[in-house]
Amino acid sequence: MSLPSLNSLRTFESAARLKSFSRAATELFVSPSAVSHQIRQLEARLGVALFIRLDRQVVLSAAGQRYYPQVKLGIDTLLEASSQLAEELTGTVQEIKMSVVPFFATRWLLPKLSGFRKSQPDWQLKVQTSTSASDFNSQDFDLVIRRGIGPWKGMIAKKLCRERLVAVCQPKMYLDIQQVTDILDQPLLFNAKVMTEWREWFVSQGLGFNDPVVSFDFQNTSQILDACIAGTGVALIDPILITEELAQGKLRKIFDHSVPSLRDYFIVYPDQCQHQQNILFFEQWLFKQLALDPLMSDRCALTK
Amino acid sequence: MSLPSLNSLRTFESAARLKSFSRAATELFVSPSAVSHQIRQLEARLGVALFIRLDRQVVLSAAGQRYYPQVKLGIDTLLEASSQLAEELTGTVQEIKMSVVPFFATRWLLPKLSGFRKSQPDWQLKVQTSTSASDFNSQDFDLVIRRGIGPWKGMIAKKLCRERLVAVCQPKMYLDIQQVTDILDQPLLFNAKVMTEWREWFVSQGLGFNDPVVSFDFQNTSQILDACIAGTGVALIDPILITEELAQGKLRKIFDHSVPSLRDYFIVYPDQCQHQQNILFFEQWLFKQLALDPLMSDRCALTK
DNA sequence: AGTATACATGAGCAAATACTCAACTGTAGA
DNA sequence: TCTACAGTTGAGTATTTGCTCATGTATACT
Repeated sequence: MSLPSLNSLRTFESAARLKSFSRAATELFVSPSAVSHQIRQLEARLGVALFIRLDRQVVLSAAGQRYYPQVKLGIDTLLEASSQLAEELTGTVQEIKMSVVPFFATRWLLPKLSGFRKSQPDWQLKVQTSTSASDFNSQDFDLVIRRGIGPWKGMIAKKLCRERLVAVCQPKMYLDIQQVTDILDQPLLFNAKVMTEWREWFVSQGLGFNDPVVSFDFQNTSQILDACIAGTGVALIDPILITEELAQGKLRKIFDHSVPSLRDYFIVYPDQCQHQQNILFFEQWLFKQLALDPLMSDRCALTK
Repeated sequence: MSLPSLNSLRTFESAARLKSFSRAATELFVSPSAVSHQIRQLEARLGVALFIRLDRQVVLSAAGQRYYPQVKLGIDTLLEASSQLAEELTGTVQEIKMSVVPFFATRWLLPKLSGFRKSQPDWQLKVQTSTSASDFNSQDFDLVIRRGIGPWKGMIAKKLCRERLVAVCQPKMYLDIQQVTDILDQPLLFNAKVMTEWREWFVSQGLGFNDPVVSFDFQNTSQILDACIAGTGVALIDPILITEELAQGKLRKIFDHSVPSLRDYFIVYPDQCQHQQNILFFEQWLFKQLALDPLMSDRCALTK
């Protein structure tokens, strides 16, 4: 069964509620003639008289009386649906669901989120640590924070900060390393997902890179960190994320000079969500925190 | 807030339910391109992405997930509303509310209605006896049965039967009347709403009519009948409605010859309801009962 | 009789809608 | 490499929608 136009249904609802075509016309900002036409058209489509016309008045027919409550409910439901979406746009929705690369989440973002919660107590935050690529397209998340090169198809990716990597190791191992190339004599700790990372690091300093004598692969940065503290080998890590370990002397930077990585941290969300206010609001807060963090401020690029 | 078109909402609902634009296209008998356009248009109007596009698949976005249940409810509600009206047209509604002129109701219709109830046990019948003109335009009634001349503006009026009137009186009074003009020597019983009735009766027989020496006005036929039986005067009544009193000898027809009245019995309902099946069904039954009644069958005109 | 009120109707026009078609993009699988 | 699948995009076209305007009808009131 083909549905009538929403406009004619709205006109019917207004006339029925107000019991008057002319008052409906006023409410809808059209002429009485337009209302009359709309109602007639609707009646013609339905094949039923919805109103009984008196001389200077209309009353709902028996059929119109049965129709009205359902039409009103249907229209109100659709109006409410659209209105709620509009509220998301205008910032009324106070919920954000994100998937964040684990180390960044635990070492940088989550500590900052307590501040967000303090300033926005009504917001619901849902953070899931993950590196899964399927999160980009999952309806369970409004946004994704990832470390990578970008871009991601159909996605808006805004760089949060540059990644800079330093070689770190346990203090004991540090004594055996006098220059950069000595590092290759030690076991190297790799991230299994970014096997090219060490080579990139050497090449970016104009140094050749041969496969190490010994190497270990780990699934994530946290495991690399543990192994490094245990003296298993040398790791490449962004010093910003291990400030405590460095401060406690558990690890030492082999050289103070950090090298820009080919990977950065991005906030990523679908193109189509670029006007979604809850996302934009959170993003804004995020960039602000980066600017306020003294360790981050020289690494931020406010470009897309 | 301006609402999107119902068509685009239906397209969204179908695609969301089927999780596929092409399957939605098949369901809606349009091309996938049309679905794509509709969804895009809807997203543009709402300013929100409703779907996340994968390579060969779409999934609902977070916003789309929130929107879908409400849109589905709204659309289903409107569909149900229209479908119920269609059922009235096709005869599924089994309810009829009528306002009937009292004497006809009690003397002819109500006794017949028991037969209707037997043959249509699921039907709900609501009968109100009334002569009120406002019932014609009241939403409380699907139809009205009246005695009158017709037509009624904006109404379909179908004649149920011709009214024929005879002069009747109590058997004692009957002995004093030898010819028609002797009636004028007796008190005449009038219906206050139809004061011209007696004159019409005499004129239709080519006789003059002078104001009677004594006359009494009553509000309805039932009161006229009671007064007549009590010997108060001579009444003009349709013999079909007093078959029992005649049979029991409580009243006598002064002459066997009945004169056609200027008034008939009509079934009346609004023009706009002429296709309403519950009305048409009941009307059909009504005409059938008239045809089956031997006292009525020579009075029926099956014309509009 | 004149004015106000309220709904009806037909004609006309601009805008919006609802597609199709052709071509494109990007996998996935044989 | 080719084919199938699935969604995208722009252009074009026919149809529908959504009015306004002018006029009509029928009270109700002054």
